[in-house]
Amino acid sequence: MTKRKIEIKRINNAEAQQVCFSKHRPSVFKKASELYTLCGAEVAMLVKSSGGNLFSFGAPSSCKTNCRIKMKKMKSLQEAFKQEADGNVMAWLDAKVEEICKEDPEEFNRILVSLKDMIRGRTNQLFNNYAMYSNIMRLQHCVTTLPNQQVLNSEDVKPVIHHVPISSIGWNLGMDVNPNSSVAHVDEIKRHFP
Amino acid sequence: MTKRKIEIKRINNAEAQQVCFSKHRPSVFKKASELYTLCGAEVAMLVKSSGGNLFSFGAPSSCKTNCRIKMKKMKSLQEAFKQEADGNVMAWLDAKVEEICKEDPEEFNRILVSLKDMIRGRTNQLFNNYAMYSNIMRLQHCVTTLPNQQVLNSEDVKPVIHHVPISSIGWNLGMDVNPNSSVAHVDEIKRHFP
DNA sequence: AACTATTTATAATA
DNA sequence: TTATTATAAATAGTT
Repeated sequence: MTKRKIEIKRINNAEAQQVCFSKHRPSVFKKASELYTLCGAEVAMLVKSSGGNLFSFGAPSSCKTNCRIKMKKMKSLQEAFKQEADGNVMAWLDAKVEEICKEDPEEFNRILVSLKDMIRGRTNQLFNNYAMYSNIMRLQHCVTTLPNQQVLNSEDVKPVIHHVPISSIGWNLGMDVNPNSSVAHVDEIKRHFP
Repeated sequence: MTKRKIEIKRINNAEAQQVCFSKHRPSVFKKASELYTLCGAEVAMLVKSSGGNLFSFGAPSSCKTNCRIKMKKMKSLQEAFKQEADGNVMAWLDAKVEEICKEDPEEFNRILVSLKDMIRGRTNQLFNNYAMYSNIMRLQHCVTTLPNQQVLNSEDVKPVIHHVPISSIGWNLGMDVNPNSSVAHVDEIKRHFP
């Protein structure tokens, strides 16, 4: 680009590649930032260097605001899950086992029918809850690693350039990320549904 | 930047904002592309203009490859879901209702215990399946709107610059996107779990 | 959409 | 890595 024009093709030397990356990456982020600051465009950008370092840029910071709101939802969901997950369904069953064993076996059919409805309802509920929950888990890492600055509502908040573990987000963009981190939220789910 | 240096602050005139965006956006994507072509960095970028137009850039095209692979998985999952979702659990219950009504009520306790285990197992299974399924649904729109070009394995494949409906991906990045499209996969799930 | 005077980005070099 | 500098690329103001 300067001092001499270069052909845009892969640099073969790994070290030269890193040097080039270190020079170019900040200016790409700067330009992405200008796109937001000047024109009010929403921008989200993820970059993984060939050396494996992860960078992200997002503007406006409502990205972060959303994360925090969703974190609150997550907390209450987690509480609800702990109480409910194994809990309600199984407690209901246990109660019924004891209760019905003393009762008329005619009750059996009605029990199974209501159980059937319950399973159906529970399935729907689990799916709806999980849809929200998994998205929230996916955002959790973002929030915890961002600098703990005040978040403003105004569109005048500065764009945030930061490192984040992009694994989970990157997965959704089809990026080749560390599979260990991309399934973290699944493990979390499993902890609540052993 | 040129002809005169400008202060980097929000352009107030909406039309001028759009003009500025149209001038800047292609060069940001170009630079993002160079980051991949020169340095082999993985790049994923989403931009929504203040006018609401959506743009995305992703390199390498393994992004697309991943999408296609996941689409195949989705197809087979959908099939499995259709057969299984309402099906197996409810069929099992129906069978048991008939079967047990003729049997000894002593059987009742054993049935409920096995039902309990089944629900627990089924819950885990649903969550695991859904974790994959929801991610796949989230990528579906990407694939269907990408140009239908051959996808190569080599890292020499060209970066792809395209429009995609970023709503679902953007949601994960905390972008303020159309809520109607971001929950599309939930509706899809509901269709299989009415 | 095009044109150009300047600014910005950066390849080669130290 | 960091700094310098000669050039290429990007672009603000204008047509």
